[in-house]
Amino acid sequence: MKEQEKISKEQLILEAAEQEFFIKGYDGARTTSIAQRAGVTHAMLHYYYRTKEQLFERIIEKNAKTIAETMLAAMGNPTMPIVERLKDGVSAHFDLVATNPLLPRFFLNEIIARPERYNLLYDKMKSIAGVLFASMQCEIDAAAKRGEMERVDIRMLLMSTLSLNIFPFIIHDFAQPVMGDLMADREQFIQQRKAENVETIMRRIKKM
Amino acid sequence: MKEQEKISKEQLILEAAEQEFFIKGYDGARTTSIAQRAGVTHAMLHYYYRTKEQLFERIIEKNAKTIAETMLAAMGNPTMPIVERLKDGVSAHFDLVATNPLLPRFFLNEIIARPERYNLLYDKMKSIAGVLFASMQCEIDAAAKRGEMERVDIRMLLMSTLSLNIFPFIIHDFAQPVMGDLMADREQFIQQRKAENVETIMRRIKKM
DNA sequence: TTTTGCGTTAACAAAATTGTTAGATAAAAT
DNA sequence: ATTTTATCTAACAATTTTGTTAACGCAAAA
Repeated sequence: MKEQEKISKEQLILEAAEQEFFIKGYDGARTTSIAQRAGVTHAMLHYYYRTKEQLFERIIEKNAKTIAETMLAAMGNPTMPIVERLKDGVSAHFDLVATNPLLPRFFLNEIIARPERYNLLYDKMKSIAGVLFASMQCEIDAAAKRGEMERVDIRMLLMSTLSLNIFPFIIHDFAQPVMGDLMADREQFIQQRKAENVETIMRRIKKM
Repeated sequence: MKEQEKISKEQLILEAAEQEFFIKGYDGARTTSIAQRAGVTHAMLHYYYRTKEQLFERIIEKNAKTIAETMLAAMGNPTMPIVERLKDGVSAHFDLVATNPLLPRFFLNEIIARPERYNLLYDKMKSIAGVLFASMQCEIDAAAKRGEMERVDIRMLLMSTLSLNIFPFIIHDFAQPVMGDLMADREQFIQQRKAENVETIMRRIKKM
């Protein structure tokens, strides 16, 4: 009967840690503050996770897959024709970011502050990206030749996609009070923003 | 004759602090590390600036004007016709960001971690933005009615502009090794990216 | 019932980080 | 030359943050 509470306490710390780390980063997070947030003494945190460092690792592990999936999503569904594939990429990437709105800023900050820590994930990305970029560029060039779309550099286009999809979530809290009613209803804003980004990218590749 | 060195030492600390704060943020920065970077003992840092907090304030003060100017720049030159004005806004904003590539991420992180600290700058922004948004929207609607451009929400368009202009600099170091030769020559990349962003926004508002 | 082991707490210890001070040194002023 | 002032250093002190431990309770197993 204590089994449920036990799981719950360990879990509570993990969830509190994620909140704290996502908002304040590794350096800004305080183990006591995490414990407080979770409603336990800070000795408990050390009991379950030993060190701040190890607790942090758990949070990274828990989110590494999401990070990788999100980036991949931006490349769209490879079975679709390239124009639809790009559109699908913007849309799918946006959805994943919207589901994990704090993750990109957190991850980018950590990787900038301590790049050496993420060599694993990083090297994998490089090799995957190289291949994917090449094949997508090839398809783009072919489609452009057929007059189906503008010829663009896939890397520039993906950079635009990531920018448009991620940045609004980074500035969300900052922008909200400035934007009048635009962001008052979160769900509605997210929906509008997604449409805006798809439209922006589609227009960018439209043959003119 | 020591006069030059004196200025230089105090100055060295300030510059080292800016580097450290910009990369690691307030919490990640270490006063000893700043001192080391500046080539002085950390007692010197306290001698000149008393506390880490006060040193940080100096960095904020030094950059507050740039932050405000950059945001304003995105709204373009008010004397121009709206379509050109928007184009000018993208371009001018990009240039300012490119000149201070670390500033946006730093500032956004700080304002997210400690929003209460920036109420002054923030309230000012809100009141200015409200007026500017309204007048620009008005011009856009008029131009749209004349068939000169697509009707768009100025707030969405500005959000896109900021996203496209700022985010590439946030991911710069992360993206560079992934992007093949695209970012090898920094100056060239910046120039290309600027053109890309202008093109993207111009296509977004083009009447179709 | 005793034992075993996990969960818990409070108090403590260690480490990391920031901040201070007394006095040395050099420069400037009188 | 002497006083005064600013700069600087090394050693130390304070504070903050992280991590440990000893003892206790309690539930389940033996």
